[in-house]
Amino acid sequence: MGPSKKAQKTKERILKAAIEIFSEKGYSAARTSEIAKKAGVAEGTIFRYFPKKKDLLHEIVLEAIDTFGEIIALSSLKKVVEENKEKSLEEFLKAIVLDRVKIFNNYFNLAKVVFYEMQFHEDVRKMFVDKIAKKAVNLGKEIFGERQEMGDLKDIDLLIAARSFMGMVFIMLIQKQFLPEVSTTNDFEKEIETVIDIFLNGVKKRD
Amino acid sequence: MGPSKKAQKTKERILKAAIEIFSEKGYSAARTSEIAKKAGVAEGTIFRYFPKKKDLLHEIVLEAIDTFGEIIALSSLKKVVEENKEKSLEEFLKAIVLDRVKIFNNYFNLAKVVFYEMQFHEDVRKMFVDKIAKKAVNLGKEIFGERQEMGDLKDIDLLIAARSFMGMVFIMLIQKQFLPEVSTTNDFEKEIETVIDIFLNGVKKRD
DNA sequence: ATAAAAAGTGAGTAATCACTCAATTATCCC
DNA sequence: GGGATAATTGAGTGATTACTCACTTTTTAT
Repeated sequence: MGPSKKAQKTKERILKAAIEIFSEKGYSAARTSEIAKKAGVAEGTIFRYFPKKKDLLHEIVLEAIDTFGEIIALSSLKKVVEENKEKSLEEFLKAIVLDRVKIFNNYFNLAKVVFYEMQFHEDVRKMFVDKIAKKAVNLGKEIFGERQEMGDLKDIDLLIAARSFMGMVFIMLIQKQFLPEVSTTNDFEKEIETVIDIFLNGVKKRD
Repeated sequence: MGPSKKAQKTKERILKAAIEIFSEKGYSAARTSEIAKKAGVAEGTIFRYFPKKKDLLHEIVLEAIDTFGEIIALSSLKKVVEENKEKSLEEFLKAIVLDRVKIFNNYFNLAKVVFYEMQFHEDVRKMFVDKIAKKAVNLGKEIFGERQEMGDLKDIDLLIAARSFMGMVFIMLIQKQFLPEVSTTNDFEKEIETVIDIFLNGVKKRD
């Protein structure tokens, strides 16, 4: 007899609370007592499902890598790519970015925990590289490679191009999240359009 | 009578050890016993100089913000800018990036501690924003603004342009540091040239 | 309805850790 | 050299924390 529905719910509540606390103060500073309180269970209950505190982190990271690796990075993105294939490069990229950002926001805390703990746990880093980074790079190459074959793109290193584009978008999100007071505008769509314009056409005046 | 030379040395050894340990496992997971061991002092000695563990972090962050804010971000960069003013935009940016990356590597652990703890300590974040982020943004705007007036750049939002360029370089460094197995090339200079080319001219084929 | 199994509880425990302090050693100044 | 001051030491301490376990409550099966 497997775990009951209620047990499943309890486990999920604990995981959810742990993600929040971990993302708020980091794994090491997070207290199991606080996780229990936020999850609305007794502290002992946590240890019925996760014998060690580390097991909590590991399950969260595994879940996150599954979520990001399979669902987000691949199938749902491919759908967006398929749907927007016929559009101009500008619209194509804008559709992808808007879609990715929407998803990213939903999983922001989860992503924070993974990025953060990756630095300190070699096993987490390795999983991230194998299950996400490499796939993301390949997917980026694939998407841009297709456009390159279509004659839309210059003959440029696709890894660098895809990575650079990700960097531009990533730093925009980071800035908006952590340093909002630096911003000049709040028009997100407009800003994405500018970023895409820089990526596609550069900042240099044509001569 | 101020602190003796020896006392000064001891304090510096403790700070250096703390930066290493903090950057390795994060502030919370770092143990004062381990810092003492690495610094080659007794645990009690740490508390003569830093009554609380937090004081260690605060002094490190203050020092880092001073270092990055004043020395790196401003005077030394201005020198590089001045020296390369007459060159082409390509060479100008390449000189700046190479110079900044060299400095960044020297202070990598320190930067890691600041970036990392910024998430969890509001006071650290605020100092970072006031003393570094805003200055960096203004400097970026200034540098690019000058080139814009010279007619080298399009009429584009300078904050977004400067930030995007930083993002492209930043993600390159991050990838090389944390995900080296993803790389295809090891020719750093060549890669920077590609990044600059993308930033200046874009990836789109001219029609 | 009831017994057995599963889930949940929270006071208690052992281990860990930041921090103290009385004692020791090194440095300074005459 | 010696007395005063400053620096260092590390065993000890109280507080905190992950984790345990004997017990209670809830759920399930018949």
